[in-house]
Amino acid sequence: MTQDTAPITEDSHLYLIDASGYIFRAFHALPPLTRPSDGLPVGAVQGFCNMLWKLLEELKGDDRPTHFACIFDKGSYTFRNDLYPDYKAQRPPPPEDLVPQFPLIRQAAIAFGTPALEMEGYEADDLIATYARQAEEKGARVTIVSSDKDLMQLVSDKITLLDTMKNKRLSFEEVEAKFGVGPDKVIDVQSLAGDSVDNVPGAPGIGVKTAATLINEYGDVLSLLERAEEIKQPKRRQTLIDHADQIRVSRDLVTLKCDVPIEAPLETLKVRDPDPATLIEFLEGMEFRTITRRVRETFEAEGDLPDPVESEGVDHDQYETVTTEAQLAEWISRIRKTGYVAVDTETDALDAVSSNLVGISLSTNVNEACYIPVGHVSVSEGELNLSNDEKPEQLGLDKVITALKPVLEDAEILKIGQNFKYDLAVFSRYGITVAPYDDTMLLSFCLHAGMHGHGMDELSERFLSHTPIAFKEVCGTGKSQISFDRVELDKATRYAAEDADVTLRLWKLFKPLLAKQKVTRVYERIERALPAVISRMELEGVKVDRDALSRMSSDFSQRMAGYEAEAHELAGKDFNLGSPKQLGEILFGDMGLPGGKKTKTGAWSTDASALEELAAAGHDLPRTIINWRTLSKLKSTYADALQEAINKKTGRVHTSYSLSAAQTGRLSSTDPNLQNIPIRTEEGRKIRNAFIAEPGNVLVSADYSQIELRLLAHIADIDALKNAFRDGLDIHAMTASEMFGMPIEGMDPMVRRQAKAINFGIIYGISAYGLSNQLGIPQGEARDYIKAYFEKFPGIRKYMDDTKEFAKEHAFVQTIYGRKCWVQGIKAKNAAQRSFAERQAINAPIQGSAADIIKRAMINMPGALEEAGLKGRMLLQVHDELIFECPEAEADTLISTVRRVMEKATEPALQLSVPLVVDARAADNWADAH
DNA sequence: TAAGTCACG
DNA sequence: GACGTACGTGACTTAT
Repeated sequence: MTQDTAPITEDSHLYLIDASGYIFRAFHALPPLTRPSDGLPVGAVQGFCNMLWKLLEELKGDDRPTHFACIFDKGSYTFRNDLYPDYKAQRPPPPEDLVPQFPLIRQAAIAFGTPALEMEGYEADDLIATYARQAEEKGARVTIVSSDKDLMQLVSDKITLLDTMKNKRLSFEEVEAKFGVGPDKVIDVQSLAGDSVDNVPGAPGIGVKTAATLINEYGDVLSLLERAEEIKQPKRRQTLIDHADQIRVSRDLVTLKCDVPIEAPLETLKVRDPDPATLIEFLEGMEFRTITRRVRETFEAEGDLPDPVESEGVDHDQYETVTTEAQLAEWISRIRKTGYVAVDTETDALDAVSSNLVGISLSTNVNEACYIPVGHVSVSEGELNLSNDEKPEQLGLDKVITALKPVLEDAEILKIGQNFKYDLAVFSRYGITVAPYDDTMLLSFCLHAGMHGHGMDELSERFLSHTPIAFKEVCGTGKSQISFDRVELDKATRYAAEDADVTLRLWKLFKPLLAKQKVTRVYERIERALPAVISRMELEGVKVDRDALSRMSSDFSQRMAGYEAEAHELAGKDFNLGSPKQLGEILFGDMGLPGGKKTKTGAWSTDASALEELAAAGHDLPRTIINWRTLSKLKSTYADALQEAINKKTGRVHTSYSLSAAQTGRLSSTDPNLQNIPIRTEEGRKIRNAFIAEPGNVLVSADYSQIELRLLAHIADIDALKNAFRDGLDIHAMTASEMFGMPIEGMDPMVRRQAKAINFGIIYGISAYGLSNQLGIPQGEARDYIKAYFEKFPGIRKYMDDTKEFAKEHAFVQTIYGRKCWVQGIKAKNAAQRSFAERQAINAPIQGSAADIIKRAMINMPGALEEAGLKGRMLLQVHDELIFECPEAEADTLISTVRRVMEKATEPALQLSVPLVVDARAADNWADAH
């Protein structure tokens, strides 16, 4: 595992556990407890474990630790004994029942994954002081878990003490109450008052009260000693004069050292999750039943991730660079013998559409991997360079392709890739249709969607405890980045072969888990087929009208300039309209408008809804800003960016779909995102007009009507809804009619709109607040609507309760294809966090099932089009919509084929209890087809 | 790199 | 009754 660290910043919160102090306190405060099997005293250990668990698991928000350490005393001899031999001399030896618990508590700290720190010659308090001050200097918060008065001198506005037994934080007030002075004078009071427990002498006859009075009058103890002559009470004066040296020594004794030469730097104290197996083993060994159960539940609730496998370490030196035909033949025969092979391609650019193959890596076993360079050039290629480095020795591209094609297309040989969609696209451009294949990214996605990311580096870290060589280590970064064809073969081999090696290791780990986790169906019937289908769509791309976009861009620019001038005029000064910060200062500062919402960082909210409100109150500037923002968004994100995205080679725009980004199983679209092309406003729809078909062709858009509500009806099994869909009713009107008891005929559009908002709200895991916001009505009214809804559709409430219950028990929810969506935080103590998880749990089966269905349709589509003898191709997916391009003449046939495939997407394997309905239309641009 | 905003289903 | 919220995404801009 990598030694992960985290720098200390203002947002950090360091917890320092005064472990040695805790032991004594717990021993006396808690009832004695012995281990059932052998009577070993373990009371303090149990208290300690409970405390750590509570601190690490249950604290949220600001109080949540980001850095954490347990600090121990080491030995009994410290530098203070050199100052004063009697320091702590009269302490009785620790109780017999406590002695065996010291080492156990150290073990406990380690089992919890926290550093257990100590240092010869210093007390725990000195280490705590040193760490606390260092963190304070960086602006971090510090919590010292202790109630030891000796630590009170450290309290500041950043540093507090936490007494976990009384669950009380000690800050200025408490310190003042105890010592009669602030934290900065605690040392002075202590050096006068002394301490009988620690055997600090102080000044005889002077207690805390007197000391505080003196210090408050004289400032500090050293000044007091200097001016001792001025003291009026003769006895007190004499005491101070006689014992000045002793008081000075006392001062040194009570002053905590803030400059201990610590060994573990602050940033290494980063909080990390305990290793479940280690922790549970320790707790079980202690025979602590309750906390063992709690810990186990927590880890199991988070979904038991397989432990990182204990496998052979990655050895880059075992990788082979294949540059001869003999070597290549040897690898091919090895693959045929194994029956499977991990494959990875390296190219000279990131996009699969136009990049060239540079090399191929293969792996058939752990540490058994090779790299076959086919397109490497000299390191200085393309530069004016007089050094005589030559193009490296390598096999010709054609030779390698010809040799590998039969293997890659062999139905008996399984090809294994990570994010294989990319490699499929590359190979397809060299005439190879790779099949069959497995994709480790998708295996991971089926097993663990919602738990973590599924990129190779993260998976390798998580499951193999190995950090692969970073791409930027090989190719550099930023301006000096080179393309992979210029990497020297040695380096390229280590990097590329490692990718194949890691992919194979992940496959060996994940593949058997599919059945165990019961996600074989969603993998085999859905995910596995997608890379091939989607890689084809990506390669197709879509045509956009560059000139139209360019004209729009100019038009937007001009009008933006108008709004900008207007805004500056209204504001009375120039400012950057794109800066929410500056805008907030002008609206709510200069102009003194009433600010509504705040953002989570405390800044005034200037989003559209806030500006709308101000505009409605009769202010002009907000409206101007809204207008400017609309145009600015359209210009930069669409009109300009889409032109940039036109591929030089194909003249079309090729998005990239991410198959494992959305936890519900939806696809997402990037570079550019073609799933958020404007449609809701007139102005925005112009952008959609620029998505066009080739001459003689049309675009066809086919979208599922109300698919999520239909799925809600099916999944929650609501007869009224199912019947409404079977009867082809307007579902929102029907909902309104049921709720408010009015006829559908002649319904007020506003009433229907409210019902529509409620229907959407249901799918999102409704809340009164959310609904009131959406409809602009008071929360109470929203609450009444929801109540009315649930009275009319009690089955929906039952579905929601059952789903939450299921999620709480299993930590995941499922779609109709058995896709698991893991939900984190469903058991959180924090209500907001828990509610969020509950809404996710309610939404995920619906959104996820819809995603499953359209994916099934997409998988069936190419075959259906071909069977129907159609030339049309599938270009885009937008969650419930598919976009095709086809010759004008075949539009009608294509529409009926597409509609059939989409409406019957679940059959015959799965029969829904509601009909799926697809609307489809053809036009020469996307706006009109939709 | 984070925060704020806004485009979509 | 108080929490602080509608579910799921990605891109662009400003500010640090």
